[in-house]
Amino acid sequence: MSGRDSELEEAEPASGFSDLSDSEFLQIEEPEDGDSEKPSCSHNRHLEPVEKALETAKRKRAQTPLETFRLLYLCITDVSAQVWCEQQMVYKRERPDLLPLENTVQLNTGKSIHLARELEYHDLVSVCTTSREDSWAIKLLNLLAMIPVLQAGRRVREFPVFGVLEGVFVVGVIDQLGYTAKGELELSELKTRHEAFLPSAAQKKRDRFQVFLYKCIFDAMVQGHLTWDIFIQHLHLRPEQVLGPQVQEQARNAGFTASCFQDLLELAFLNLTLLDIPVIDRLQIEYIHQGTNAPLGTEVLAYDDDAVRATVRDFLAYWKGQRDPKGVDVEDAWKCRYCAYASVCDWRLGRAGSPTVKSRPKKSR
DNA sequence: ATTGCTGAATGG
Repeated sequence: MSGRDSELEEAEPASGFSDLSDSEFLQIEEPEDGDSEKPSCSHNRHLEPVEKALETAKRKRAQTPLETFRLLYLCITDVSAQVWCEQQMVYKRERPDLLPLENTVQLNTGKSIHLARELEYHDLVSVCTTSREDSWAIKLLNLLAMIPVLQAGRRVREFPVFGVLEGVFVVGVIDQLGYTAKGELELSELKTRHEAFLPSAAQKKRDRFQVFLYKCIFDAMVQGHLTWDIFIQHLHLRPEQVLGPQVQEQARNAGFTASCFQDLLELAFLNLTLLDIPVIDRLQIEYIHQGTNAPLGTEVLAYDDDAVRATVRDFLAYWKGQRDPKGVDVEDAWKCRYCAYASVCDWRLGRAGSPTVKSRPKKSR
């Protein structure tokens, strides 16, 4: 019977709290009856030894990566980084002290090109925030400000997106959204390159997945799948938290009145769902050269929802502690050449010790 | 939740 599996899958996304996942683990644990100590309490439902067992089970239980890294949410780029090398992505969190400095120049160049493009569309305003709710409110305000611009047929840049993938809250920023001449809603992701040629297949693959995730989450937002309580529950925010004066002022400037966090949440939800914003029809990645701004090529992507969701499921299984992190396959071992963690990498060591080569290529359609 | 909780993305 595999019915129990699907039950778990159904139950999980709804729960944002750790006590629920604790009870889940208790079901998996062997039921221990070590009632040697207090037989007098046997009439009680809450037996002391059971309590003890629960405590030790809690302590012994391996934390999920989300718990160990104290993460309430993931960034889209965290997930797409798993395409390149999941193990490397994990090391970046575990060993930030070993973070490489080699390509910071390229990264910063990319950053400033992106910023320059953003400034062509709107000014940046710095707003003082006094609570966590305030800082999330800013993201919602950005979203609320961009919707009318988009609906007026103009382009927007840095569009915030939120959603839930496999029960995990994810956050991202869409580079650019706009309508094509044919009236299709188009997502355009800009990638700048130090080298004056298109990236390798491996990099393109990662970039594509990033864009696929944006579509997945954006579509769910405009289809009304992201309700306000999801926000509150996953991020542990207080709906009644009064917004800071500067945040309230920004809301007024944008034409909204919101005094508490939930006001903004509801406004965002209503604006997203009631304005007939379409799902994204067209996905493209534009590669340009950092030195000359010369276009290197544009990729138009075909979105395969089933394939994206299958990969998402596999990637998030790591975060939820359902499997160990994976390094690159043998044929991608060249990536280790660029990796700051190559010398300490367990995956590499493990592979050198025991040559357990996977004989199943992923392309088994 | 014991008191608590991160700009995302930048490129190879």
